[in-house]
Amino acid sequence: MTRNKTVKPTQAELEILRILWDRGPSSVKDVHQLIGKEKETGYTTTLKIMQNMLEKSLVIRKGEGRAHIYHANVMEEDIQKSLLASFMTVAFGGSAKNLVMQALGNHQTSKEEIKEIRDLLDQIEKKKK
Amino acid sequence: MTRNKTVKPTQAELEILRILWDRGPSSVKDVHQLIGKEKETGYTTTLKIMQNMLEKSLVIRKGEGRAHIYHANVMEEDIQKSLLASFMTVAFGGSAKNLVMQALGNHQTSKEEIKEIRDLLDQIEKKKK
DNA sequence: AAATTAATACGATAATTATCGTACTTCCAA
DNA sequence: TTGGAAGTACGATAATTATCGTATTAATTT
Repeated sequence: MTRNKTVKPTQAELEILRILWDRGPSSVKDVHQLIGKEKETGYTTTLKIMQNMLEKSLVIRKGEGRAHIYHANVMEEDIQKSLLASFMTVAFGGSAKNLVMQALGNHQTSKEEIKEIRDLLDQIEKKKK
Repeated sequence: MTRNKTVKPTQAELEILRILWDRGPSSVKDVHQLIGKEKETGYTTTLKIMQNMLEKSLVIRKGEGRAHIYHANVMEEDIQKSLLASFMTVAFGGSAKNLVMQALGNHQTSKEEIKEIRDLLDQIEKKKK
């Protein structure tokens, strides 16, 4: 896993990274089948995007010969961090609070998750003193 | 203010909406000057984008003759809601918790804001019972 | 080994967005 | 009343991304 904060995956690339992050290393075929559940698109389209991602080092691949297996080459947290920063700036004028309120208000969150968030808030406040 | 959930502003359009939301109705000149502080770009570029936005009904404008004054024609909260939903899906695999933790972890939030978030969490939990 | 199958490579095209140059319009000031 | 300044309109081009068709390569089957 390489740290490279400057790379910004596109929408389509992010969909593929999501799959690689969630399921682990996968073939083009696997990825395409999963994407196919959401939208109709050609196999070579998926292939091409993954080749582009290789070019940009968003992924690496293993297995010469038959079929390539692609691995994410960027850390989920790093990408999230960088995407979130710019998203928060442009969509929420930089206000973490507004973003968080929206996120919590409009989507169901379990009791356990709420607890985790509370704990994090505790930690943040403790640091402030 | 029209509600139209299907429209998705582009990055550049969102920057302009941000200005209109924050400062209220503004001329192209005003907008361009503010954008100019961040990045170098031609006046007609800003103008054109705002004309495109008019086409898409993201803004309306008033004042015939001399200079047009542009007004946001979409509600900030509606756009945020729709953008956040897809952002959360693709970047955070749909996990509001992960997004919130990232947002809180990496950006400073004031005591008052933390309190507001706590209150919201209370409300959410109350509803769950 | 030839034929078939499964995959990749790669270039071309489409779609969308951003950028800008130039022509046109409107208003004001001398 | 005319000439310039300040603005808008609009088409062309660049840049980026997504899509796909076709050619090629590699492996498996018979």
